[in-house]
Amino acid sequence: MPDDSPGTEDRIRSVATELFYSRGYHATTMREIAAGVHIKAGSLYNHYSGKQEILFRICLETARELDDGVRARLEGIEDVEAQLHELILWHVRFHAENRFAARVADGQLAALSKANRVKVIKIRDSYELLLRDLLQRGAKEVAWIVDDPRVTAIGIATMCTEVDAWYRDDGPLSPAEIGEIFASFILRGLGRDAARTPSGGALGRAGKSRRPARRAAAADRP
Amino acid sequence: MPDDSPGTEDRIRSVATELFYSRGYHATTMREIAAGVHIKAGSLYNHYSGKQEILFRICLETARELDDGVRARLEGIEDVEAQLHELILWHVRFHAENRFAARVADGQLAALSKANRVKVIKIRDSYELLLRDLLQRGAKEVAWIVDDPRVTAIGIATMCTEVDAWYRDDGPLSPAEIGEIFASFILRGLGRDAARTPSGGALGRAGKSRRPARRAAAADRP
DNA sequence: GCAGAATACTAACTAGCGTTAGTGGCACTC
DNA sequence: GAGTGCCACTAACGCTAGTTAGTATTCTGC
Repeated sequence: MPDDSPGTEDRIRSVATELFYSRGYHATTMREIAAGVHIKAGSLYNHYSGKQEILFRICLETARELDDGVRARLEGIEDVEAQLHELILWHVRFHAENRFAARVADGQLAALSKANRVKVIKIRDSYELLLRDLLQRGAKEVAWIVDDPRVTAIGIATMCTEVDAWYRDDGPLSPAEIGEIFASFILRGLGRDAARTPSGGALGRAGKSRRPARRAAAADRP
Repeated sequence: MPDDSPGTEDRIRSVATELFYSRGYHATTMREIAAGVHIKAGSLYNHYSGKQEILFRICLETARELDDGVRARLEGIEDVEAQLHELILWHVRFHAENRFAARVADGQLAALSKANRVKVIKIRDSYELLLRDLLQRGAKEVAWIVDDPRVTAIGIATMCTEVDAWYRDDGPLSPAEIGEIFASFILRGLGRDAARTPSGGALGRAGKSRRPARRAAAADRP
């Protein structure tokens, strides 16, 4: 009979993700992680070989999820502009909805052992290459203005990635709305006048918040 | 007679900056910093009250330098488009030329004590506000398309900030060239067709590298 | 040339870290 | 109901961290 309450292993990862996010890897202790799961530090070693493995699994699986997700989503879409639009929406949504894990996977890379780090970076690089290729295809097929594919790709990815630093569930904008704002901005930046894309339905200017606007400035780090 | 070789205090900060950049604050030890300055750990305390103060001074002074720099540069420029262009160039140049300090000041904020952190964040927030105001002025005066001033401001700043993560002195593009690429892209994103700005002289599409192109992908974290 | 400030050194302290060993209970299988 | 993993516990180990105290040396101003 399948157990539907999350297992200890998953709970450890979830607690560790939030702690790594807010304190950083080195500032987080095994005893703190254990306390969050209501077990003692020694018991963690029944599930993970050590602290490093916890971080590694978080980084690896987050990178994989992002990469797999985009490939699945782009499949079947032909139009290059629709593809970029879909990539941006997915990228923003992923980083908003998994902000803790996404930020750990990016910001704590330096804490990984060298061997572990290269495995994660390999996935991330392949993702960036996909975006770069998309830009180059667009430049050829529909005359996007791409001064430097590498720089432009990094700029676009960065802008969408950093959503994980400031997005809040209770903020005024949904992940989809933020995605549309960025997609319009980026497509115009590539030389397309219309904010609309050929793929989606009623997009246009992203509609004003369905949810009440709150929270003005506020420091975005804990 | 003024001593023109850098004092121990400055050398400590410089060494610490690079170590905090590559290892992170918590993973860097006082003994490592001391070794980089060719003194012993205890001697650091003749110059700083502790590890925390070293980080704080790096963060504070870097934030101040960025903020002061932009205000000085915008002074005297009237045209809003020329102002944004100047801001982007300065922002990119600063983050390229001070990549270690800039990245520490951003990525290691969480390692600051709460009291120290708010002081740094206050400066950073005022900088972001300046950019947001600029966007709102542009929307009013020259009809920039700004769906959401806050989101757009963060997106733009992020894109230019992350230059500190991948810029290399020996890379194919100079800070000014990268700045021009981003400025063109961003101004188009705001609805301006021309890549040129009214301020500068011969800008247009950023000229292709004066320096030999090298280094393709390469992992961008040590 | 001398006072004293600045700054380097050595040595040690305390605290807390990641990790391991050994033990015992609980829920299964035959 | 004996055997077998699974998993949490306690207790401790070895290590290294940031920091401090006390001392020696060098530099500076008079």
